[in-house]
Amino acid sequence: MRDKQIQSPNKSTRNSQNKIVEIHKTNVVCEECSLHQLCLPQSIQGAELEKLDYIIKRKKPLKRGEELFQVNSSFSSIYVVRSGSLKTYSPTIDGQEQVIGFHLPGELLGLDAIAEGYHPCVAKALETTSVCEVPFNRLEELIRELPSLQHQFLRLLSKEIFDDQELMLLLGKKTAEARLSAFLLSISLRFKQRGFSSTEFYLSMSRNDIANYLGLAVETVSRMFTRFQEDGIIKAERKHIMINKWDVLQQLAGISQLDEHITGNGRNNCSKRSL
Amino acid sequence: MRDKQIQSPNKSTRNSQNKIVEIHKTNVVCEECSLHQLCLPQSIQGAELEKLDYIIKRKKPLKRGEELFQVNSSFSSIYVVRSGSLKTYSPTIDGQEQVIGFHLPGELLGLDAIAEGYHPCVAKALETTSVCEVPFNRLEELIRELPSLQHQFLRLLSKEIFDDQELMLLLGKKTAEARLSAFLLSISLRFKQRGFSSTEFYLSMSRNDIANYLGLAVETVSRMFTRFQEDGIIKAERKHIMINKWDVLQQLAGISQLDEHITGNGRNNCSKRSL
DNA sequence: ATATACAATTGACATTTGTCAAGTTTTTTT
DNA sequence: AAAAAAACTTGACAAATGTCAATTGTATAT
Repeated sequence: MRDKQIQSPNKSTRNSQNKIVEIHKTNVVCEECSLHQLCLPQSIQGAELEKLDYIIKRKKPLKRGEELFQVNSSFSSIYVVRSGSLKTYSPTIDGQEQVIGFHLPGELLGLDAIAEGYHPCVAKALETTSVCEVPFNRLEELIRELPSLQHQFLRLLSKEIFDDQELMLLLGKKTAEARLSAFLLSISLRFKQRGFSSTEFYLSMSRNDIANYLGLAVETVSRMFTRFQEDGIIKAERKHIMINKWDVLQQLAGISQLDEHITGNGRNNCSKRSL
Repeated sequence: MRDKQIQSPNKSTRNSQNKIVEIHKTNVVCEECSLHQLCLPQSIQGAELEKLDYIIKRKKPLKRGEELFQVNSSFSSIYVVRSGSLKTYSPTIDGQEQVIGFHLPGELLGLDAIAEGYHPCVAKALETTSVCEVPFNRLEELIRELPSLQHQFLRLLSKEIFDDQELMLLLGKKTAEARLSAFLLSISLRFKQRGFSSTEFYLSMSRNDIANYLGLAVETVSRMFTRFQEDGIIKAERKHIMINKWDVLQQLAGISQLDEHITGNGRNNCSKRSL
């Protein structure tokens, strides 16, 4: 909703930057933005859309390693990733990190902070990253004015709950093989939803982050990557990933845990390195 | 918000049952109800509270094993547990279950269905259970009218996201020992928040459900229970649980943010069976 | 460009957890 | 009350994953 067409010339005063330049910098158009759902479906248009657009701030891009917000920092805005990516994690007592999630272009950050009023985690850029900032109190006001926006925002929060639960399924059970499969599929789908390639993408997070996130040892993740490649399921050159056998990945992700007792042969018989 | 005092005599017409009887049946008073947060903080009072109270339906109690809603059933209401408990699970391809969560008195169900409009899971009573039903479209209307209710409800959804993330931390990493510890602590805390004992409670779900939920084999869960008892950490007589050494459980649970107050030495050094 | 630090991989081994199987207890049904 | 069915527990073993250690490869800084 930030970088829609020039059709709103009056907004150009908001930033020192030229609107045109902004568009150039934009890697994600509103059409593919998570928050877009806050606007579109009959909901907001014309003057109303401008209202929403008006409250959104632009933050200057973060470099790799820079933090969008720190843990326990007070909550005032939610954020949308415009380009790049971030991870959120909560620091543990012994100085470790516990990775909570990754945030790709078009996705939101900060929804978990509304309740308590402070961020329960750190958000750190995995690469050069730019975000939109949406001041929450102004958003709340706007929601009050625009019933359809209210509906959309509630849906959005619910979606987040739904997605988290799907991940809990993933993390709760599953072998290392299944976890990594599901992780790759998840990333792939998220890229697809934003209009990027679902079969070839750049994994900005380290193997360490992935392992941490999935509750595995780095070595295990590494070995899985190797095995998936040997089996021709994916091609992984460092962080550049190509998915060759989507269906096999799906089987490994979806079925392994659930179909442990399924037909005939033991579970990961065919999962081993047979393919 | 359902069973507050008799101060609203006009509502007695809503149910065939006598209000007095209802109070008798009630195991949870609004003070300890999750949805109570929708009402109280300066928010709703008097006539407004009545409005909220008015839209809430009472469902007749579910017996053990009965379902509150089925998977893919269309979403129209959210529910609050008044007494008893439920589990939510999603059926898997091979007819298995994948337990997603447990719902204790005062807790909500159905928030994950708002986005898509249908329930992504089954809700089944683990024991005799009664719930409040809150029709969502009417709630949305009310939210529109009452800004403070809007704020509260957004907080509530955020809280759910926050809680889910905490669980993801739990499930993502951790040994069986840590998982079960964290699970017990989580249940304990949730009882405490509702005003029940945090050191002695009834686990309405089977070991199987727990194992499924935590991504472990039943046998592993069983062994853990045994070990925790041998170590004097808990006393478990079937489903009746007593927590004797809260601090040890916290240590075993690891260092996720659940246990903010711990001053941790190494993780599961002492976790073995040394205590 | 070279040196350095960091990230990723690989192997050997120990530990944890799952699986299979049997047995016990509790709950439900008849 | 007896019988049957679940639910739970326990043991033995196999498989999966974590840990330790060494190596290679890649990115960063000088």
